[in-house]
Amino acid sequence: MVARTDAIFRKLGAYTTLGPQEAAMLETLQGARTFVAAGKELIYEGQQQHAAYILHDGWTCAYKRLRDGARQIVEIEIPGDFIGLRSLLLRNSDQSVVALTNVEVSKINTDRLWEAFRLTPRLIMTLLWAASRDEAMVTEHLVCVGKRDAMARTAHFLLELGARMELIGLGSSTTYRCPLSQSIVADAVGITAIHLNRVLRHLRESDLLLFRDGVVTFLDRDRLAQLTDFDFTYMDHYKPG
Amino acid sequence: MVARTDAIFRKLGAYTTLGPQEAAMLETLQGARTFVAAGKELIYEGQQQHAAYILHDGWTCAYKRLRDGARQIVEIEIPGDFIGLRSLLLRNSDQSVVALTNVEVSKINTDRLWEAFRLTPRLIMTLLWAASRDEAMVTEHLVCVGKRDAMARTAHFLLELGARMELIGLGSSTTYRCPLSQSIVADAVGITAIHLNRVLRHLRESDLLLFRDGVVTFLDRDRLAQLTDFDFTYMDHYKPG
DNA sequence: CGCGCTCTTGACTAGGGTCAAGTGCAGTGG
DNA sequence: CCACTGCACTTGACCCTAGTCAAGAGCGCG
Repeated sequence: MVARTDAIFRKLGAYTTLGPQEAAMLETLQGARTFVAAGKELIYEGQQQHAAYILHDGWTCAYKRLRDGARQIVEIEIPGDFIGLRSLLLRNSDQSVVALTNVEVSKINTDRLWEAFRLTPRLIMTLLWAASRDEAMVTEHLVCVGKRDAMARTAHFLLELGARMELIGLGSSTTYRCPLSQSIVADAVGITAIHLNRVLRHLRESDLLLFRDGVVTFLDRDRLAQLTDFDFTYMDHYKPG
Repeated sequence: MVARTDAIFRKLGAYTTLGPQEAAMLETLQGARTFVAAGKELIYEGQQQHAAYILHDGWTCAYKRLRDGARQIVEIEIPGDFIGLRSLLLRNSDQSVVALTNVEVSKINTDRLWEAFRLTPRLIMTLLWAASRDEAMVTEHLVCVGKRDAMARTAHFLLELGARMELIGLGSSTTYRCPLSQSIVADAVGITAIHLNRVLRHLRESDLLLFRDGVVTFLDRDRLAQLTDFDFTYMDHYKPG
């Protein structure tokens, strides 16, 4: 039995409080926890009969690669997030997923998913909500890349990660641990690593945020949110009144 | 009763063939068909208790607006597509949807959706597949905007639309009707309308494609696909062997 | 010790944004 | 019939953001 302080429970708890039966089913849906080393691929683009996982510890990212070798990171996964859930029904996975740190995951038992539809529909609805929320983040990511400049994108990206880390109890409103290299962040926000470096310097010199030694520190989160037009709505963190 | 040549049936037919019971359920899930004039909003960002629709005729687009007024179009919907399905479970819609032409839609009866889970699970799975496929397109869209230059984005965008139009029987491999203005396409691919115009001229002068008078014509689709690294895989059109 | 990786900075370049002007309709109203 | 308006599209000139190329610093590792 896993403690209820587990990231996945914290995350789903932002939507609704799960009853003991639903919590038990969520456990039943998962296979044994396994460890994957940093750099290993969990899912690769084009893979057939791919699986979905729940990430319990560590960071992963979903990305697509172009023929010329360029890589666009679509999404960063942190503890409590699903991996590959979105494309479970597609015949070939449309993206790859790689472990960015050593991670701990559990495979989702998709056969029991249909059983869970009958027995604990509210749990399934919560899972669908979580999937929708992840989609909303991809959409916001698209807007970011399509319409904002490098600085706004970068700040927005780090603000969003911070809000997510705070939600699962791994960060505060001013700081969180972030094991991403600059080139990873650059591939996520769609600029070159070199330019990202210049942007980070600018943010630092403007006393807005620090990103050093694997730690992000917000020096003025309000001004950052203002600057980047950041809006927490799409993250849908707030329980219904 | 609606003919099986309806766009939604054609679209879902790319995944599986629906039985008569499932087809009937799909009809039951929909409310009466209604007409909406071009320019009207079907869903607006922040809206609560928003609905989902099936688009039967005409074009719509989903977009987000920034504070400075800039607009990023996330997705174009053509007949057979769902509108607002993705964010149905979110408390506030994360995006707006507007009719680009006069359209015909039917509202999805979400109450019956849960009933359908029990009675026709295969239909629900097909709907979830369609939603996943739409997600895959948003993801590909993100990659496009993040990593490709203006010409590749534009060509890719028009190729994708062409493939979708062909799927629902509204286009051939060389041409389709496209009621989008240049500024709409520009907002979708994340460049200015002025620059899009230059790109279209370039594509025309290179004998690659024409976009005039509401019609897209591919002059050399293979070279276009080559040029833009276009890959049909993510559209998942092919029935399992 | 050399190798590889991440990070950093500078100099130069180019893709695409901005500003401005003009064309060619379709619709409206005199 | 013709002015007037508004919108979509077109083109040119200029500029700025971000990419490219190049070089070097710091650090962990075999």
